[in-house]
Amino acid sequence: MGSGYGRRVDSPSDARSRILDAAEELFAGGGYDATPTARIAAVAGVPKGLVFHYFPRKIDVLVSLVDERTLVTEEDPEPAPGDAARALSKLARRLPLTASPSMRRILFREADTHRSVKDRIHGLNSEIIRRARFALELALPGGRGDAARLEAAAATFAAVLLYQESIAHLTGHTIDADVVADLMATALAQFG
Amino acid sequence: MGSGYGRRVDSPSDARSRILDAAEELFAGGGYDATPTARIAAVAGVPKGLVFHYFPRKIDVLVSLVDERTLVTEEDPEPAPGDAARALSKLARRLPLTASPSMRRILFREADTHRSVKDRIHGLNSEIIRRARFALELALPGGRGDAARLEAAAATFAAVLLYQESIAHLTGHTIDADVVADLMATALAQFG
Amino acid sequence: MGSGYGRRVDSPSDARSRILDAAEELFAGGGYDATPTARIAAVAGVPKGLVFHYFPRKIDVLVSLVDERTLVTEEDPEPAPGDAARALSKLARRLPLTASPSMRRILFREADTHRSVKDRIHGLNSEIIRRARFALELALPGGRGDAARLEAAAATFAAVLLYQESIAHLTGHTIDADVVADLMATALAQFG
Amino acid sequence: MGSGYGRRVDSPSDARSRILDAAEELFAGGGYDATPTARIAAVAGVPKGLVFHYFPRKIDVLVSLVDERTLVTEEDPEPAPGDAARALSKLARRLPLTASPSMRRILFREADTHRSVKDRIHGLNSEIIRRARFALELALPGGRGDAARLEAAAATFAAVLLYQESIAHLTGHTIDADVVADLMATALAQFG
DNA sequence: TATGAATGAGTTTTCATTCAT
DNA sequence: GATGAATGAAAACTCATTCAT
Repeated sequence: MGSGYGRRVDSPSDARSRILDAAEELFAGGGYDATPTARIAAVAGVPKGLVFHYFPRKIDVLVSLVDERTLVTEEDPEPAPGDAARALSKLARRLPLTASPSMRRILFREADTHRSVKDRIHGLNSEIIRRARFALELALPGGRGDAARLEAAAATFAAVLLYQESIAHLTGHTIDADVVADLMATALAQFG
Repeated sequence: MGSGYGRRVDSPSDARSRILDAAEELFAGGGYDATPTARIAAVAGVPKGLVFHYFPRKIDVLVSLVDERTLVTEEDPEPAPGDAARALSKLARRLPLTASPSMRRILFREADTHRSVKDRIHGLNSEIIRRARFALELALPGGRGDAARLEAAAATFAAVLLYQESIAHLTGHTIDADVVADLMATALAQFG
Repeated sequence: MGSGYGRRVDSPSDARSRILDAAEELFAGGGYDATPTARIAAVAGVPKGLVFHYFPRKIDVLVSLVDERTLVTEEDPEPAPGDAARALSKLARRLPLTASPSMRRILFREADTHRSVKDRIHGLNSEIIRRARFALELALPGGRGDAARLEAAAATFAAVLLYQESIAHLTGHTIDADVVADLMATALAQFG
Repeated sequence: MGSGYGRRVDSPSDARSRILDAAEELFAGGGYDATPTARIAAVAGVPKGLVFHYFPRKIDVLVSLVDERTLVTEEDPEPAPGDAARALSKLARRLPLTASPSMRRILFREADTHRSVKDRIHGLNSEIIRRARFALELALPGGRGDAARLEAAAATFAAVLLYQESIAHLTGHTIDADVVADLMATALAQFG
């Protein structure tokens, strides 16, 4: 559970983190609507009232989670390496989205629940597509190429990256992003 | 909305269908949890109690929807045409899943709400991957080929088909399945 | 199940009997309030509507049950035999109440539910006490005796007879009415 | 009404007690099934939701009532006095059951509603029979005696003690336990 | 800050009863 | 008579949110 990235030291307002940890786990598991705030408090091991002390409305828990525990890095990746497949693979590993698997499932699943979540998903996706397109362009000899193909390849790759966990969760099949990167690069290299 | 495919004639006891129509629309829109049964009744134009008459528990509405309004066709497609890209494209259009766009969103989004939904998603996905693999094998010269690549291509294509609407809904980007089919076939044809 | 006394021939309105049989079983088991009419119909193997065809209100099922399946015989028992203990024993076996064990539990348990049930219980009890008193008077030498003792003995014996099944059901202890009869007669014979 | 024995001081959070008081009164009057939780809240003078706050399910009110407001005292009575009749009489007054008349009616009437109630009735009855047997053994000259008679006498006496109020309520006849005690002791003294 | 009792609007569920066929 | 769909009032239960302490 938790954001998965490092244990927080037991500090005064450590309770707040524990509440977010609990919410992350529960929202990813059963969904936002199906998770009572009392349950969050119980899992977090804090009294019910404290949840509302930190998060006046329930939706604030979700919004805070999304705001604080997902990060779309804005800075461009360093100039791509040699080939497109490698660039895509690198992108896969350096996803410009800092978010635990649980957080990705939440982003994905609760998109309609609150505008703030939906906005963030749009942002993420746009950013990933933009970078995938950038990386893939390297694969196109001469830089020209079929715009539609490039777009589809980029969007597909972005979807694989974004929804990897959800796909695995929902279908039981894991998709190896590196292999997909390789396929996309190979395919695009044929045209152009 | 509605079952999407064909209007039912106004027959005695089409109330049940109207309830399912309304539920399909509302579940796809706001989600299962956020939809009160009273709302379903109102949209269906039937009294509240009638929903219970047909579906003793709220979850039964969802389960019935999934059971009755999605169908994973079992029969194999006719022997594939000439090339893999065309075979995949055909698969895209003849998705072995009979379900309206709303139903796909529901399948996808409410997967954790009830086991029955999850089971069906598993079934769907397995079937689509199986067929995608079958179609893509055609693209591999000599029939040999890289199993991992084949698998990744098939799974990616299946994901695109299954989550097309959700991806569009969540990100605003439409993915053209035909183009993806073409890309996959092209990429695989390079190996083998 | 059923009144226990003889199987009814399959006749035109045999359904009515089956409904009463089912109600008897269910009311004795879970109580009147906790038994839905739909359940009665299901156990009786008749459509729900038929219950209301025969018994316009639910309470009519209970009232009919009580009216038709309990009978306080009005005629006095033949002039008592030799001694009081035997007279009481005989009373025990010829209880002036014709009712299956289930019906006795119902009478007992639903007494507050409807006046008709309460009235019948009063009637039953009065009659049994009257006869017990009559039988016990035989035990009193000279016919005189302590009125309070006689009354307590008669009421206790009546309670044992009436609530035998309920006591057994609720406590797991069976009371042998014959032995109690003997005890009462013996005790009273000491006074007088 | 209330638990009947002693008024609780108006202390913080006596709302829970008031809810139990109200439930005790209403369950004894109309029965568990016929008493809506809203009615309990109204009689207790608390908002509807508070009933749930303390008792997540309606049945918990009944179970708590039984668990908290009936007590089968475990300690043995002091060595019985001179004669059996007096020992039984004493038992009658020092019933090893601490429960208001309402609680006894509830125990008795709702026995089938929940296992916890039935279990308690069993416990009570066993204890009372055990003590009645103990007291009655004093009446048997030489300590020998007829086991069946002893058992019947004890069980009958226990039933009179336990169901006193219900019998009075259902039949209108009050049974004087002291007189029954005297009868039982007298009868047993004849044998042995 | 911290706490859990208190509140009440909203939801699900139950079910007796009606009624067209 | 027989049937099961239809109805709606009432009940149980949920839970976000408030608030006194």
